[in-house]
Amino acid sequence: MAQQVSTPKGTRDFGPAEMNRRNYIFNTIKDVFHNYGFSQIETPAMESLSTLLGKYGAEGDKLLFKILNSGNFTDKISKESLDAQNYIEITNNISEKGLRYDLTVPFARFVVQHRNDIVFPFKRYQIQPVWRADKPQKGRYREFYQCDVDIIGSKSLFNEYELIQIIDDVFARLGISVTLKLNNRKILSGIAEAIGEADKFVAITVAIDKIDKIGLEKVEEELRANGLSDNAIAKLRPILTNKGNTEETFKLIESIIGNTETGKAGIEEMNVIFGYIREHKLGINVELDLSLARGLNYYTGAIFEVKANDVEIGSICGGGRYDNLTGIFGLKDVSGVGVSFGADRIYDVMTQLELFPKQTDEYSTALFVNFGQNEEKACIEIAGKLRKEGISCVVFPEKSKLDKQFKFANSQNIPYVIIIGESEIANGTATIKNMATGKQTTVSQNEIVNFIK
RNA sequence: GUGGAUGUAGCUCAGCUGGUUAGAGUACCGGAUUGUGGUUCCGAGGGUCGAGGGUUCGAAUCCCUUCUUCCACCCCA
Repeated sequence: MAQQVSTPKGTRDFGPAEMNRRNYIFNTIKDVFHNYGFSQIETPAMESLSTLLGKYGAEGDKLLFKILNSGNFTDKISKESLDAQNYIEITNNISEKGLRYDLTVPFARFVVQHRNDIVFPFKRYQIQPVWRADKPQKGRYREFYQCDVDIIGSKSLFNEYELIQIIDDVFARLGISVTLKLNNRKILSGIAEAIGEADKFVAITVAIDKIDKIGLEKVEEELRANGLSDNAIAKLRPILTNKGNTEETFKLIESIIGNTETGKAGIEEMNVIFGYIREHKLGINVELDLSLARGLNYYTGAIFEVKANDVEIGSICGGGRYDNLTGIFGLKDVSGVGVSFGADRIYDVMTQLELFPKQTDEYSTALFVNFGQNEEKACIEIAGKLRKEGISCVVFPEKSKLDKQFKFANSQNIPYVIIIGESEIANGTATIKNMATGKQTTVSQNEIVNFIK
């Protein structure tokens, strides 16, 4: 430890033990995505700033990691802007690329760029890291993996339902108990319209979003500060204090925004989605939650958020429908909907709840003890056979004390140790030790595969 | 980005209002045990006390700066 080295703030190394577990999550999610016929794409870590900026709101723009242009860029900065410390102008002149902030915007860019090669509806998934210049905390990293699934080029609400099925499947397989919260941007703007404050839409959604955290009083205070009339706030109050179940919430919202055009459309959409849910049984709990207001600017219809029931960590999956995202890049009328699984938070939840299956921590299934050259030859042969059968196994690379070899198996969580020494070679047998039970069995060398399988 | 805490062995932590050579548990390595791990016993190694500067006869301890991690706000996976 002579020299101090570390990864940059908010970024992490992943050792073998962590990678085993992370891959378990990625593989499970991938498996489900494949099950629903999604195909994989990847996009570059960096995008042009012009494709990134302005898509995530003012806050999002601030959190973009910008990449410095190569070469000498100083001649592009005017003395005036330098003297004025005009960092916005200076930034524009010295940086034209940024690290991706999410996978949805690059996907929209991808769709527009490759529109002629894509058959719609296009079902893609994408598992890659994204970067945000956020202040790190627990469950909040500057580099983290998102697992996105999107269907683009279809307006059907069937797609929303399919995403719900996928969410249901993924968390069932991972063993995480979750609640899926649904809402709809159209309902939210219907509310803003119905209380006569359509132009304060953003302020209203942000305030509604905080109700659980800061309570009614402070939310109203904030709304007032944002210029909402007392009358409007009074109209909003039943929504803010709503504790009803999905059915009751539907009735409430119908009574308030049923006669606004967008509001009505939003209610209808949610009715269709919940219709699917009622018709086909799901494992997870789904609720209509009016206080759910995803921040990302581009959502236009349904919005999703998944929270773990047993761990306090923010959302572990979220998404929604976006009607105009490709439009920004010049391809109109291509609506998409998708959700993103936050692999790193899912990892944190599973670690805290100890949900990883035991096999996840096993680096291999069997270890062959090495007694020396002769025995090693036999082990190499048999190990080859096991591997052909898909059984992962290791031959200890050198003759050493059994003590050490067993300790090695132990530290790698290898469940079987196969001992082939002088007497076993003479008899054509192998002694297999089950490391969990400590029980030893001698079998003929042909039976090893069956014994372990 | 604003405000607040934190950092001592690989890991978890003790170390009093500044005072000799900075400790424990655990992990690691060696031995008891050259065909048996996870339990037991013995032994050894490992720290410029996050980094840099300052105050002092003397700093892990006090002050400043910086970095990390964590917490709240903001926002979010």
